[in-house]
Amino acid sequence: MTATDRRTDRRTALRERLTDIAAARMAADGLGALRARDLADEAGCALGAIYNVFDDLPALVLAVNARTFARLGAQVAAALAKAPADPVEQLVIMAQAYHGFASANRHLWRALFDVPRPAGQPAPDWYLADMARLFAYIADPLSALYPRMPMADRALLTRALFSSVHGIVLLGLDEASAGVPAAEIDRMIALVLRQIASAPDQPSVT
Amino acid sequence: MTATDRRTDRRTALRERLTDIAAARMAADGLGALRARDLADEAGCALGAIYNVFDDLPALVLAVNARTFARLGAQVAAALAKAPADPVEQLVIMAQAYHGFASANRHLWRALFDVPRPAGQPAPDWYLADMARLFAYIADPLSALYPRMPMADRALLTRALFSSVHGIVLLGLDEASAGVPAAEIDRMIALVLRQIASAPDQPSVT
DNA sequence: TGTACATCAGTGAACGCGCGTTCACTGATGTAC
DNA sequence: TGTACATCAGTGAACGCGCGTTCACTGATGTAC
Repeated sequence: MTATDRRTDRRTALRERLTDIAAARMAADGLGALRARDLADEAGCALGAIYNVFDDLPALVLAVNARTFARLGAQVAAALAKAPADPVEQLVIMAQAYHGFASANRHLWRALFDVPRPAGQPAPDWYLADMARLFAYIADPLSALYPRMPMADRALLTRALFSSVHGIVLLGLDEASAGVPAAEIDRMIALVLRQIASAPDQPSVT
Repeated sequence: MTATDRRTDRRTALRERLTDIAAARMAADGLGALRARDLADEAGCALGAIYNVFDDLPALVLAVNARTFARLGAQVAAALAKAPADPVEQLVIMAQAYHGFASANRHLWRALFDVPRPAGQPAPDWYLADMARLFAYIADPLSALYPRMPMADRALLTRALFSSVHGIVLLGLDEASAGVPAAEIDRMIALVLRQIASAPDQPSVT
């Protein structure tokens, strides 16, 4: 290890530490509760130090989101690993894992979809890639179910399923509408997925 | 008309005018672009006048949202009026009307779900009532489809359908994910609804 | 190993801005008689 | 109809607060020789 490496190590450590703290804060009180001064205080560094390792706060939030994506992906993958071979049940179990993650990490999960972008700017590439990776989990069982479906149609179906589950979880967890018991959310998920995915024949997309 | 009435008329007129202006601003630039000073300027009144007719800005936003709900409901109802008798097609057409409204009024539509609440407070009653009215549009065709389904199950199915459509529209219109062509969103909606709602037998909810 | 110099992490006070809300005041519009 | 008084819409300067980001400066940590 060269001397320069030690420098970048320190940088990396600070990045890491700030990301930890920001994640904890966001998890507890939501994206809107993130303050540069709080972070510096808790990290035991100067306010300006944040800007040595991150361009700005939105960049820090993106770092937190990247980590959240990874955890979410791991949780879905873990659920899939324990799932039976039946593709439909795999979809249901993964979707319920998605629900479980969202429920246990409400604020972090919401932050994934509240990316602070300047104005009309598209999300960064890694962001879309992470999203695509989530889609991929769904695409696999669908391929097993409908091997002869055209790729474009399968992509549409994948997206439709993900969006539906996302919507059910989103409105189910929404505090404004008084909230829905977790078990009911899971029932809705299972209902929708079984109906759509276990159609006797491949669903007509046209 | 008494003299006092004239006073309240002026108040009402100002409320109306401010609501118009706020709605226009929100429609153009989103909820976050709303500024008390801009409103006063554009309304040609003093800053403080706003606070004579509204408790605070969130109250004004609620007034805008109430109006948005009414317009959305009207649009869905209009679509339903032109729909064929088939309950499934009614659901599809209403959902596509929902999509059409959301697409044409993105910011106003998003504001419906971004109600600025102090902290963990539930939404006001009229808000939940308006939401319930939307649900009711869905419940009717479902009753026709599954007359013998228990009420609780039908309520769950209603919510599941609404949430699914909502999720498809939400992610479909999301700029971060590059956006999905309107026609594809409509296809996803039709796909999901036809699969779920036109099941050979009533979908098992348990 | 030691010395001179360069780099850059680290500092935190200060900048700059935005913005919701209040409040003492005015004047028009009402009521009472 | 006219006068005295009360009410309240309307005013906008000022309050109060929060907060992201910068920047001139320091000192520790590196490199060069």
